[in-house]
Amino acid sequence: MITIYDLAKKTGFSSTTVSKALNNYPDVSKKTRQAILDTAAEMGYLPNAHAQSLSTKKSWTIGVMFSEDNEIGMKHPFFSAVIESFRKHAEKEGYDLILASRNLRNRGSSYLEHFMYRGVDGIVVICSDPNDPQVQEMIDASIPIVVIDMSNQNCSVVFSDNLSGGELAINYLHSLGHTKIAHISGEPTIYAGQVRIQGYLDAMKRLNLPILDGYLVNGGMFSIEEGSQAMEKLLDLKDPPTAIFIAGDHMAIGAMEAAKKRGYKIPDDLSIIGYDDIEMASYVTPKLTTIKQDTDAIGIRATQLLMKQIIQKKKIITEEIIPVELIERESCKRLKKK
Amino acid sequence: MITIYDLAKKTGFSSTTVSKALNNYPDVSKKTRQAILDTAAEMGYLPNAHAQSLSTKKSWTIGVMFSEDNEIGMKHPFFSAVIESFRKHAEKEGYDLILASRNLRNRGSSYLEHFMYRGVDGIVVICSDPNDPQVQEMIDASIPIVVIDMSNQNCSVVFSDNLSGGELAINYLHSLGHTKIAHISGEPTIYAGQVRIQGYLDAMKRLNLPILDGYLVNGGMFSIEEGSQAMEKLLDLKDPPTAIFIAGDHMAIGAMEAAKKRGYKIPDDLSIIGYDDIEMASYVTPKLTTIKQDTDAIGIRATQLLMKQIIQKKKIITEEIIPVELIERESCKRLKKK
DNA sequence: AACATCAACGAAAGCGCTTTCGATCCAGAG
DNA sequence: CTCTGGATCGAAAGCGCTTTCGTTGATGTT
Repeated sequence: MITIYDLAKKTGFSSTTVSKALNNYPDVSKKTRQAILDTAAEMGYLPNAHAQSLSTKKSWTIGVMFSEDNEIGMKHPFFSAVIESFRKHAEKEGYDLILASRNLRNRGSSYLEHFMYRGVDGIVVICSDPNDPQVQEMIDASIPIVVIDMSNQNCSVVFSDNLSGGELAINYLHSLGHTKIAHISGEPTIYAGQVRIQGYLDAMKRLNLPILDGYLVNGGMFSIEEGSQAMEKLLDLKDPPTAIFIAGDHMAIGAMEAAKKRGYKIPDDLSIIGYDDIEMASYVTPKLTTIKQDTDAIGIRATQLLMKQIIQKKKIITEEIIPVELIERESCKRLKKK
Repeated sequence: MITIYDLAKKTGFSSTTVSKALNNYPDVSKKTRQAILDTAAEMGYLPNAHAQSLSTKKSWTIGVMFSEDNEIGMKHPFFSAVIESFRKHAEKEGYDLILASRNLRNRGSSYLEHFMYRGVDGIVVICSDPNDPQVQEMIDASIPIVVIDMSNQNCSVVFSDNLSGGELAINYLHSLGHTKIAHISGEPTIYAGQVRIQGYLDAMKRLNLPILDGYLVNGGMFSIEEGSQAMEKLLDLKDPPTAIFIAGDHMAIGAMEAAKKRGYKIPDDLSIIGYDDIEMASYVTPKLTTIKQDTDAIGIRATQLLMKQIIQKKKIITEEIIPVELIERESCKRLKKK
């Protein structure tokens, strides 16, 4: 490994001047700067990030934390899409992402501790339980942070407009003539789950639609499997719904499976609208009508918010709500008159 | 930020002893070690990773590089599953992952350079073009590396048994009575694409099956869209196949779409078998029969290989081939006699 | 000729930690 | 009582880089 001292020796300047040349300080002449740059290139010099960070207290890294409960980590298409967008934009600003564990060389430790240890310049946490103490701890710390897909009064957050997403769905279903509309919700302790329920409730009330007994069923952690189970419950009702708003595409797909297995035709017997617009949604049969979350915009906005905090060196508290969009495909149909 | 000097001052020992206590050196008495540990906990001491790395030349990070060509990055279910598995196991060993860009604060640079700059202890590259000079550069360097889903004579690689994957598929199709079997391949310059072609070719030869004109079509970068297009070509043939082995689930799904659009029934008119077993495969209609890659095993094996190299401080050159498995679902059917 | 100004460079301290190599002290050996 | 050896501890150098604060010499001013 070749250092600025090697460059100094070679060029005859001091290490100070070399460092300054490398960092575009104004008090080094064009000529010597060029000479230094040239021999740096020639000798294959590379700065040492650790030394730099140690000296400057800036690491040009940002830590990312995934939700833990649902074991899926980055396998979930929504999360991975958001992170990919975030990565792409953070990269442009010169930051690398570090996926940290809580495992400080086998002394267990918290995420915050781990991130502090790593000296990250900021943190992004994605889709978490709002009362996860780990997340709270990070939010309460003074380090720049942005959390995605969750609300909080004490930090920057960005999430989809879950409320109007629910409305969009319900209004659409209603416009197709449906009145008996059920909701398979996500876990209410998850922020997204809770707000989508609220959206459902609000829209139903505004439309003066009744919410029959058993029409609101908790689908849990958004998995396909749980979607199936929830659908079973709905179908067991004496007066089952004609349309269902489902808080996640995975659950919706599971639900469709279950319905088909029972002999229901979708969308003829049952209209279904999902949430997320994961890739799979376009390829199941029938193609899933859904509320699309703009993962790209979420990632971009999150990056901007984090950058701003890092630059200003102070937390900023704000909520960015990203609009959602109804994607009409094939899983909903006008209710046929009986 | 509190340092070992703070601990030293507080406990009355030297910073040397504090460091030794923290690192379990043998030449510090039980009593003082405990005292130091206690005040460390009490004062909320956290080591500084940068200082440690600078001093020890070990960073406890490993760099990950995704393939670039296909713009999908970590959005691809296969890659993200492998990386998730890798992450989980590397974490147990105390390593964090860093997703690096090539953008050294806006002086563009190579991945290798960036990883050197970051001082990673090892590199994992996943699914790449075998002749990407970036990858070659890393392989040729002396840093521990493991590459996934690609073959190479000069480093540790781990990939699925693509050859017998192809055979598995063809034999299965043949066992169902098919003889006119086509292959929609992945880009042959991608390792996985190329070997699956070979598997197809070998199996067909062994079975003494003819490969009719136009039966081998290049599906490109494994996307749904390209799968559709490839299928179109196949269907345009004067003598179209009755069964198709497709080198990736995404392509297979696209292909099914295209076939359906043309009025073909699957599996009645056309048997289709995919590759990967992505989540979506179980939920399209018909459910896709496919060759499952064991992403978990791949991640584990890759971790082990990398750890071994890091510990031994020398590259090890080896090929780990992970078995694949035929997952029988609904997209293939016995050929009906005419 | 004497002075102020400015451009270009370097000495040195500091970032937080590790590690080598002694130094010290005390128990037990001879 | 002297000597040896082991158990504890610390001084100091070093990891590679940044940054403050001077120093130097040249230029321009009166």
